[in-house]
Amino acid sequence: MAKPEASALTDLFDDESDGFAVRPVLTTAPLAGPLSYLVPVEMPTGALVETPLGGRTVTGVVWDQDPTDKPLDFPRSKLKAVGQRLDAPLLPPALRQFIDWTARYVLSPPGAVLRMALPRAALAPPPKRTLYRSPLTGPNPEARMTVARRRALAELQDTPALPAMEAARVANVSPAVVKGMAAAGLLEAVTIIGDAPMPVLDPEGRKPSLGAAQAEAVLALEAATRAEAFSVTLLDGVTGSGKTVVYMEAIAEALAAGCQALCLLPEIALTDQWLDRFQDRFGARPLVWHSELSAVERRRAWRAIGTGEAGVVVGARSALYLPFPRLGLIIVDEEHDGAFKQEDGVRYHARDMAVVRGQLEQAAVILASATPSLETLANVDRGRYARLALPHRHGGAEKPDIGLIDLRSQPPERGKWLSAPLVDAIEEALANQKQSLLFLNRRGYAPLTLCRACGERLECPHCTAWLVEHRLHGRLICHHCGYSARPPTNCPACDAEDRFAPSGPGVERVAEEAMARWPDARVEVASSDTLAIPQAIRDFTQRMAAGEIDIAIGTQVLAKGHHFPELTVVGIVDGDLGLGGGDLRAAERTYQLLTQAAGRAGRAESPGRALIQTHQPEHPVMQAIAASDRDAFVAAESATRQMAGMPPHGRLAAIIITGKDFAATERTARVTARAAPRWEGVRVLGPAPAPLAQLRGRWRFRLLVQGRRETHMQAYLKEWLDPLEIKGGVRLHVDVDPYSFL
DNA sequence: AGCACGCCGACT
DNA sequence: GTCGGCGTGCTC
Repeated sequence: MAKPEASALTDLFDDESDGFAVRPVLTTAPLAGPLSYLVPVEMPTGALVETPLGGRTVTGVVWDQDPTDKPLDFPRSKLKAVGQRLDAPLLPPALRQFIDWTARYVLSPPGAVLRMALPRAALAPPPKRTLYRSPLTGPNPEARMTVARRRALAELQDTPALPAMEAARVANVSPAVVKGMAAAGLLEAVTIIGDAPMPVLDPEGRKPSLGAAQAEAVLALEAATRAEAFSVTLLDGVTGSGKTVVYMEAIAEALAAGCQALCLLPEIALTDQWLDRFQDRFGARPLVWHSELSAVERRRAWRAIGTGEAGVVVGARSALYLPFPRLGLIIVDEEHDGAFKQEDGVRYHARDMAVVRGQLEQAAVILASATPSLETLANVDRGRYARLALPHRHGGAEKPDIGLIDLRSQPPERGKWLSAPLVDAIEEALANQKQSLLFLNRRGYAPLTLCRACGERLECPHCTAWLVEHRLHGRLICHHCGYSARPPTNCPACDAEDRFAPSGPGVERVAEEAMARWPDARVEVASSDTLAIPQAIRDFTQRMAAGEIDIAIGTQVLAKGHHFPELTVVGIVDGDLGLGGGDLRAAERTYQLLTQAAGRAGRAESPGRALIQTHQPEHPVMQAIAASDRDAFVAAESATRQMAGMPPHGRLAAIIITGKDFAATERTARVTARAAPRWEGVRVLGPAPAPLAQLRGRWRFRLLVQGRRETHMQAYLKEWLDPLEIKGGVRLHVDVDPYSFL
């Protein structure tokens, strides 16, 4: 769109006689808000446009006029005109509101939130695809004929043009045959520009058989979905009670009503079994959205969602910002999972923001978990969320029997990590040809390496963190910044040669112990190091399900979601990990993780046993887990939080101040703290050096703001931080509702 | 986020 | 003598 002639320009704000109106345009630059541009009058709100900004061109969206905005304080003639409109669906109004809402809540620039919602690849030019069909003029009579070719010709006679893979499947030949036939003139290759079509989902599909509690929950969720009004329902079901089956019926209901449905999962790498079940139910796979998609897949997905062609999307937290034009249902599975909190850039919690989007879309929201967060349970108590319980395991499988092993009275041998009762249980499982799973949330061989001569501990040069030995890679690795180095032979402090000793267990070390103790058993390690790609997770899961592994030793990648019928012993190597320490949610996380890990055992006919090694068997968290008494745990933990004024009974915000220069960073942190406004019911703690005092070479100080539940935390933070001038290479970040305290 | 403008180290 | 490091400031 060309800028109007200078002579036609006017400084009257409302004049549109030149065909342009003054409109706010939100760009992907992280500015405080939208900027004013000249926009052709016929261009609708929500249109994507090339937008000139400071000598370059960025993507912008024609934004909604905020009635509280003051009129422009500089002349209309100085405004730039937007450029070309982009070939893309309009950004729907509810998404625009949602972007503004998120920005106000997490105190990020709206442009930064828009950038999450507009992945670059979504706007890339459409891909070229080659399709194959039988030639309109008939096959080349000169071409050499084979059995496969003849069959392919017959099968593809009346099909529309298909991609090579599809055509090969239909004709029951390899894709190479299809391409060879095209080269020989037996098939015609057509080049198409555009995105591949979406598979069609069938809401009727194969309906599941349901137990009584499931059937009741399905009815309630179907009604909530059909209402096409905002509602939040906690689907509260023990591990193995069939939550997925239940909420998939709500998805069917949304589809039948002509609405789109979104399901958020905490870790997209673990969706394989989920996708199989979905395909089983609906006859095709849903659209998957996560960070590993290729540019072409991303573009296709984004557009199919924006046009409404995609009915169901399953994805990681970022899927929440996709441009659904008629979203009727949002599901957050494993809603308690910390992976829903984004910890850098725009720091939002996808579960909380899902509820907000549901409200803006007038959609039903389902939060599913076997161990719901205290936040969600508090909302149930306050009557804001409905609750549906699935109290029993589906198919009659027994609950695992959970036992605590007191490491004080039954310690493992020196240099070993498995106590006698756990060893006995595994031996029994081996004798009965059953499987065991040892769970330890520590990657690598040993979390700490120290020098026996001088006591020096090997530390990351960029972070305040130990280097973790990984024998698999033969390296020392920092789990915070990724720094990696060959293990030195000499101590960097005292130069003693070969005096290093590994300290503490990681999964590799426990595997070493298991292999030494049971040389005939098939032992395998499952961590993000050995299962880096989805294919590896799939392989591992299949080998485990097929009984090709006797003892699996894994980190939290193993804690959730999987169904291993022959697994009868789950051992928690260090049940105390995460308890204690200054982390608000440590007890809750430990409870959730241990409950989930213990829940892996005995899902089928074979009853399971979970054994938790701990130094504090009397700790209320341990007692609650052993008794499978969630209510007791929640009551105790909630009371503790209430006393301390902590979430969900109070509000928190963290302010993180970082810089390369220690003194300048510390000074900024102190000055910032001193500027804190005094508000009734608000406390500011700090500044304190962050537990990770140095990360990626930057020093870190933290302030913690604690308010009452009714405190308007955003207003407080704006009053405090807006007037501050931060300089000297120091940066300040705000984290509203922080999850990590590092 | 980019990109430009502006002052201090190693090189065609 | 310059090329370039990233600190700081600005974008309708």
